[in-house]
Order: sequence, then structure tokens, then C-alpha cells
Amino acid sequence: MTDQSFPAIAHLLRAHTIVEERLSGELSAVHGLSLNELLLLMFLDGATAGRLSRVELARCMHTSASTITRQAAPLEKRGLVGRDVDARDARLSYVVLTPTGKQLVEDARATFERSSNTFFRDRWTEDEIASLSELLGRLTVSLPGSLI
Amino acid sequence: MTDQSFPAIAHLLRAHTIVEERLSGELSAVHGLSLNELLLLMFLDGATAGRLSRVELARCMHTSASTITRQAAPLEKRGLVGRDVDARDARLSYVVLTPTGKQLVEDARATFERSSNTFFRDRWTEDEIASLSELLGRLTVSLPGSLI
DNA sequence: GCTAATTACTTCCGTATGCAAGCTTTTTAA
DNA sequence: TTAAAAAGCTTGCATACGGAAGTAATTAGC
Repeated sequence: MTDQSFPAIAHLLRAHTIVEERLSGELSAVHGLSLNELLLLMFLDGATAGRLSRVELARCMHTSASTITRQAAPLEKRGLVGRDVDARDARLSYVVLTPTGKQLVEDARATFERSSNTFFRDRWTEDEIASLSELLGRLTVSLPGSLI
Repeated sequence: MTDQSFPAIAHLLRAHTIVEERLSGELSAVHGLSLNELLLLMFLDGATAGRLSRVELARCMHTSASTITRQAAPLEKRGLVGRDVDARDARLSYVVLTPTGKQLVEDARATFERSSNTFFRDRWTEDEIASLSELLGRLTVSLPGSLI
């Protein structure tokens, strides 16, 4: 009984470096967004009322609170997100998508989707891509939030 | 005709954050190695004569030459790798695995393999893991070097 | 009700990375 | 042969991140 876990994880790590590099390049060139900035905006876009507190965002992005603070700052300066305070809890500050931000997310998501196609084109069947998506998705079911 | 490319790539990005965090934690705690340090050592372990030039390593790791310079330095101080010069080309400096380094790679690889299993245990069949590995591996065929 | 613990967020510091610039060596081309 | 181009490597600079520490606000325990 051969164990395929190690090669699967090894391939995941290597595939990620390729995907991240190409996606980052496209998003930066076309929209002036880093990949992580777009993911942050996409989590907001998928949240109710287009807003999340900073700790909720950190959990969605699976990163630290300090990273969210720094990632949100330039987005706020660009007018893509705003800052809402909670009337009941003064500790909470929500990151909320502005209309400008929502428009940019829609455009950048299209770039993301188009770029995603280029990874598979001509060498994967639609069924294989769906199978890959399902298998990878099962690894992430414990994560809060969704990009889809 | 639904397009699954985008969700597949989105899931790949999210799965990577989970995998990297858990693997890094285990490797650091058990062997005092970062994930990237182990990957570097594993590429050397898989190379002929256990050595690669710095640019070859950069291509395997899909990173920059300066990163290899900085990643190899602490490994050299720990005695895990050595430095070989090329008799024909004085520009080349090979990173070569020492016996100590080879032993550590074998131990750390076992940790890597054991940790890899924990991602799939009880919720993936062996066939599904093999399928995932094959599909992801097809994304990385263009990369030089191999971890397996 | 008051104190202690917890939570949300920010800032500081150490670390990791890519890119540009620089140095040395080799290869190319005239 | 010699000058120009390219390749391999390193260093400086700017950026991004996590964790610890700090501040402010809320909750828990008595």
C-alpha cells in the first residue's frame, strides 16, 4: 500500500509557487493589487453588508491581526474600503467595501478567473478541474469565509 | 458549461496556507528547520552527488538567486551543507550536502511525510490522494528538480 | 459593583523575500 | 586578441509578515 500523501503535499507546495507568481503579476499589472489585497476585498465582497471586523478578516485570510491592520491601511487610503465603528462595542472596527472597492473587486475577479483558466487550458478536462477543486476544497472546509 | 478553474485555484491558495502553517510548525519544532530550508536540502538530496549550483537551486525552489544565498548561509554555519568550487568555472559555487545534512534530511523528510498524512487522514481515500497528487503534479511538470 | 481576565486592534522588532546594482568570471563577436 | 555581452553570485534597499508588547474596551467572577 503506497502512500501518496507526501507527493500530494509536495506537489501542492510547488504548484502554489507557480500560481502565486503568475496571479500576483497579472493582478499587479492590471489592477495595481497584490494577490492578498484582492483576497481581502473578495472576502469583504462575500460577507453580509460587504463588511467584516478585522479579526473576522484575519480568520478568513488565515493570517495575523497585525497583517490585516497593515493590509487594510493602503486600501483605505485608495478609497476601496472604509472604516465602520460598532455602536455596541467600541473595540470593533469594521472594514467595509466602498462602491469603488466593489467595482474593482468585480473587475479584478474577472482577471483572476481568466488567469485561473490559463493554468489548466488544454491539458485538463473540465471533469479533472472539478475533481481537483473538490479535493482541495475538502482541505479547507474548516476555514471561515468563502471566496466563491 | 460551468468553469471550475477559479474555484480550483482559490481552493489551492487556501489549502496552501493551512499546509504551510502546519508543516512549518512541525519542522521547526522537531528539527529546527523552516519549510524552505528543508525543501532546499531535499533538492540537494535528490541531485546527483548531492550538490547543485546556486542558480540551479534557485530554479528548483522557484525563487531568486539572492534568496538562495541567504538561505544557504545559516545551513552552511550549521554544517548541513558545504561549498564547492568548480575547477572549470570560478563563478560557480556549489551547495553540497554534508553527511550531517543528509542525516537531517532523512529525519526531517520522515516528519514531513508523517505530517502530510495528517492532512488527509480519515476523509480521503488512497485513490483520491493519488488523484490529487497526479493532478497537482501536472501543474508543476515545467519546474526543474524533484522532491520525490 | 469591582477587579481580573479576555478581546480587538495597533505598533515595534526581527526575519524573509524580490529587485536593482555591483563584482568577478566566462563567453561571444569582431 | 580584445572589447562587449552574459552569467553567477552577493549586497543594499524596500516591502511584507508573525509574534510580543502595549492600549483601550468589554466580559467574567466574586
